[in-house]
Amino acid sequence: MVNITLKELARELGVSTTLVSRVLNAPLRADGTPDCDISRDTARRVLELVDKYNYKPSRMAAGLRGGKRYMLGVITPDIANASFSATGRRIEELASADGYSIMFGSSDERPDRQLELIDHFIGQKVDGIIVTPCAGEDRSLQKVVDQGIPLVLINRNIPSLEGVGRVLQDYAGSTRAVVKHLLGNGYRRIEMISENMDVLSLKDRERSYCETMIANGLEPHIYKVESITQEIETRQAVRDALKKGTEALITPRIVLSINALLELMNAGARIPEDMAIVCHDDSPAWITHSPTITYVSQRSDDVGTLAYRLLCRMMKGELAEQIMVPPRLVLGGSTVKR
Amino acid sequence: MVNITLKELARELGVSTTLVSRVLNAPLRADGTPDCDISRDTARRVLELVDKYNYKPSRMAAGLRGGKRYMLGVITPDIANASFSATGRRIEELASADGYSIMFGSSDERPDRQLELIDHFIGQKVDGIIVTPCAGEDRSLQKVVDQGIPLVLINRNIPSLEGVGRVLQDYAGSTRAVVKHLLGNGYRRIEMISENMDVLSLKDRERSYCETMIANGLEPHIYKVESITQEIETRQAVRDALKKGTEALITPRIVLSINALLELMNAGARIPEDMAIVCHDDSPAWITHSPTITYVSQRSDDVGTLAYRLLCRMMKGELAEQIMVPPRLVLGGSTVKR
DNA sequence: AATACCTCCTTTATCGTTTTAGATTAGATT
DNA sequence: AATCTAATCTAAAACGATAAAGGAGGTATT
Repeated sequence: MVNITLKELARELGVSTTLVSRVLNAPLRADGTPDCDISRDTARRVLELVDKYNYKPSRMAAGLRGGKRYMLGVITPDIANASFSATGRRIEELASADGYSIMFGSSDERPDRQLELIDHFIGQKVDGIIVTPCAGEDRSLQKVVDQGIPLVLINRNIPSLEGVGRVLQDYAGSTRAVVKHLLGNGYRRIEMISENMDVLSLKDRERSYCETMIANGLEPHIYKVESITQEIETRQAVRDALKKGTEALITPRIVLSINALLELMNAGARIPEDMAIVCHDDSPAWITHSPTITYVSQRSDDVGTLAYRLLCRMMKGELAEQIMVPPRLVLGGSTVKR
Repeated sequence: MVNITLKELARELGVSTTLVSRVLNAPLRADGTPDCDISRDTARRVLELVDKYNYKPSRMAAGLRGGKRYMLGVITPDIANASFSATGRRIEELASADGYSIMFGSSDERPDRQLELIDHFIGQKVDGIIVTPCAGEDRSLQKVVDQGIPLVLINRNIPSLEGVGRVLQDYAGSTRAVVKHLLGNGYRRIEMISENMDVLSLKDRERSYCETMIANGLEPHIYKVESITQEIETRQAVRDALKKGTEALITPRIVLSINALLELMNAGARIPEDMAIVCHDDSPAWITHSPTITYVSQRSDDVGTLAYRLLCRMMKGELAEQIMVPPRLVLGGSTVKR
């Protein structure tokens, strides 16, 4: 009932374990036979028995000895967040097809959790790691690089790290597109509600918003809310904006988007007549909301595909690359032409 | 830079590896010192050095020798689904605090994927498995039980399996509550749109709907849509229901809920005047939708907590239990009093 | 004085692989 | 006949931990 081992296979065949191992790990020739200095006949007998017993090598033992572990580590801030889970799902799907198992972890944006997870992963000798890093914890990632484990960063860049792959969203470009879209539809008094977080994606969006406004002769204004009191402050900001006659709001994080929407509903404001709004990140809510919401899609599954493929190349020894993914602006009824 | 090993620790201390291993694996006495036949003084020196080098035992090596693996396997049909990811997140959170790593996998409702994942998990010698099983694949789960690996089923029961833990939603009870809620609010012509799937939760909901309707002297009617053509058929069913003068729809799966809502919007139907609707499963869309949607919450994170705690007890050798979780009916504007 | 019995520690084997460094055999070459 | 070469195959060590069994040294018992 318990899985058969290499040793038992070898004994049944009357050969050494070395031979069996060689056959199984050899690269394949054009005709599908393993390319090692073992006779085709013996190799065939080995493969037949492997098949008969459905033998699966113990990845644990192989890993111990220094071989491939067939295991990847994936860290997201929160796997329960739709965007991260879509990315994770895609990575798992592709990796699984290649025989990898996936260890998942959520950092919850906490440096200590990220450190802990990375330590677990290194301890398990994973073959590669894909991580959406949280702010303020570069040391563990540096350790990953130092140990020669291929590492791909998703969405958030850490410029100081060398030799890591990156799959980054062009946040500045997408915010520029958002502002231009609003301008083109006749909106002028455009404000942003952002969060006081040390995360580059957010900084990029804020910077790009300000630059584009200024370049068009308009004055930017950002409400900065604190993470802890985010809900109350966001609602306060929305009320302020309504009172001031602001025409459009940009909410560059999904929690901000949802709370802003809730407060708009609560205040009885009509969208987009009293206030236009552009939300960020994907949510089933955007297309069922009335009116539908204009939003910036994260293309989360594409990001997963690109990150996995990049990691694969790096695990084969290729150099790390940086891939920029253009986000997609999905137009909805929350920002119609004025 | 690379992690220190037991052997190196032992050499530096001038003792055998066995001694160090014993100190580390011994149960603690009341005063916090390890309870093994090793002098307190030596034990203290060991622990000091362990601390100094931040030594972490290789779970892989320990696992190979037969020890605890500190690794759990979690399978959901789709980690990108909000309900499953909330459960998974909670499991990971709790497990991580106890020092476990988590291997995640999505079965995509495909028996072959589930089998593959289970095989991977067994190959990795996980200490326990939590799974929301897909239909028609009991063999691999039986194998888990046979190998003595503690197993907890979530949400979907497989009555034939013995010795497994279960955390189940009381689907029949929740559907009864839904129907009674609708009846209490004056609705009579209540229909269900369900999917032709061999999954007990769905069957329970269907059965309970029929029973409760009949018990109240009303005639039940279920539109059964095929999974493949679900979207088209659901929309068709909604149009039919509108034409027939149906008063309320129950959509017992989230995809059905979303497509039904989309078709109601598309047909210009007012909710709840032209059609009341009760959706299933949690979604941020329900509370931002206008009107807000009455739905049955899965209590996904509670399920995660309960499943993990049960698994822990089973890993300590306690007997498997079956836990019923009552779902929660969250009232919204989509089913107001008539 | 011989024996039993603690207390504290070590030797050795083992888990299931991979890898290094040969070993064996047969045929070809000198 | 001795040496070389190529083709196949193997023995043994290693990875990092754990467990079974046993040994050294001292104290207590007969």
